[in-house]
Amino acid sequence: MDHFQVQINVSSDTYLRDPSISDLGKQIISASIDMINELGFESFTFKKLSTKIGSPESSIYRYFKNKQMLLIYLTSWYWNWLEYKLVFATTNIDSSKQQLTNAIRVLTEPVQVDHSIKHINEVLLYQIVMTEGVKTYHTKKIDSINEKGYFEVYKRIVQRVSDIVLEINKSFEFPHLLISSIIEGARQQRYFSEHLPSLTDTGSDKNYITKFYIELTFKTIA
Amino acid sequence: MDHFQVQINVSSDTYLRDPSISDLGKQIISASIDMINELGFESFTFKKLSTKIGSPESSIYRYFKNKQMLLIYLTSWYWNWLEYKLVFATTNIDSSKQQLTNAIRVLTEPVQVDHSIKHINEVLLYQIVMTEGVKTYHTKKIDSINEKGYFEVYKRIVQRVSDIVLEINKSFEFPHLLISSIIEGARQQRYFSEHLPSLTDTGSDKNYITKFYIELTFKTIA
DNA sequence: TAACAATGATAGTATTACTATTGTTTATAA
DNA sequence: TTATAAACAATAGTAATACTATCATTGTTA
Repeated sequence: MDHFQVQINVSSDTYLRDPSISDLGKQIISASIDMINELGFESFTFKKLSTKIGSPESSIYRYFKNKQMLLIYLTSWYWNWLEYKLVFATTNIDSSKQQLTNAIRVLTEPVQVDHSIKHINEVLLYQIVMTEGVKTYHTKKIDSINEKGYFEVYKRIVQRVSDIVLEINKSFEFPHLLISSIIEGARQQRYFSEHLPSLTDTGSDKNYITKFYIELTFKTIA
Repeated sequence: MDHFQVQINVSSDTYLRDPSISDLGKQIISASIDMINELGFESFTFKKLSTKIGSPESSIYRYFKNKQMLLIYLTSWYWNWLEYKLVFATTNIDSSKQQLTNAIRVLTEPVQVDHSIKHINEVLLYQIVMTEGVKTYHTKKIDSINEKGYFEVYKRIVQRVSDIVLEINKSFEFPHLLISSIIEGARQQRYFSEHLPSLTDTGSDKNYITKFYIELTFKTIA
């Protein structure tokens, strides 16, 4: 990643008022990232957030319908940002295999450096996606949420990498399954390594999760 | 599975009073399985449950500290039951490879037949584990919950199958990662196939998820 | 027959997740 | 420069949630 500023566009369906173009909006995003990390999504409330930023609760409700939508906004921002990184990591590369290797790196390596894009701390945002991300789709409202298109970016990422897989092996039957299970598996294994280490194989290699998924992928699609 | 009755023992740390040995307890379990399926875990409340079973809310609180603990009880029951199925499917089988194949089948195939073990509808319980299961460990309290040993059965299942993997290839580096990602991946892909089909590869084979994971496993550990 | 455990009946509290109203500031457009 | 609308602040209020507490009743066991 380079030093030029990237504009991340989150679908306008996720918010009532665009938080990225006002001071209050940016404060809401910035403070909510901090607070969700501190408190966890369940204990995080708009009331607490309003106290922290010194604005009334009702003002936050002008930006987001509720905290679920705020979480969808944050994760959408992350997927948009990741798609950008993905495109960046795979363009101008001749070999499909190298493209796929780079793609899996982007999808599985943790975010550890903050590029200071405006008001968003990417390291903390990654933590939220890892810890709370599944809550965007593990809800009874999944089908209506999906109809509204909130997961389009995510789907596009899966499609994009699936296409690379098919370039390598055009008769491979399960590219989407493989790629979505890598994305989900990687963040889950990172969560396990922090909280339930006996469910994974932390140890030897610092970056063992990425290594595992690259090996698995090439053996599986061979 | 055969027709004899199996006793599933859930750790007594998950409840305040054992729900399996009283009428009220069984009603709580049975009705909560129905209601969590109907409403989703977030909208499910002890108040609603108490109305449904015609007992006061306070009586439910005598069995479970809160609804999170009830969910942990239910999922623990499921993992205990699955461990039983796993042992059943892998004993008296000479070939390690066949053992592993059978194990992956147990871990990845959906529960579609109710064996009517007492007051528990296993088909609906499987739906809960698939849809709401991650919420047992995606919480800010994960570390203290884990210390209390609520995930021991799950860990034992992962360990058990990891051991089979190591019998086949004793130098394989990531058996726990592989097995936990199969368990989690399979239920997630089933959820995707119901709600976010473009993230998976539904189509051809009815049992494509099991097929995928069996192939992936043997190629990966080869 | 005493006493003990389980349940029922009822009440109450702080917090959550909003909605509504009205008044004030601030940026822009006529 | 003024009007005017958009954004925000201030405040209030409500139904539901997640509990906790108390006391009465019933059924079982010593």
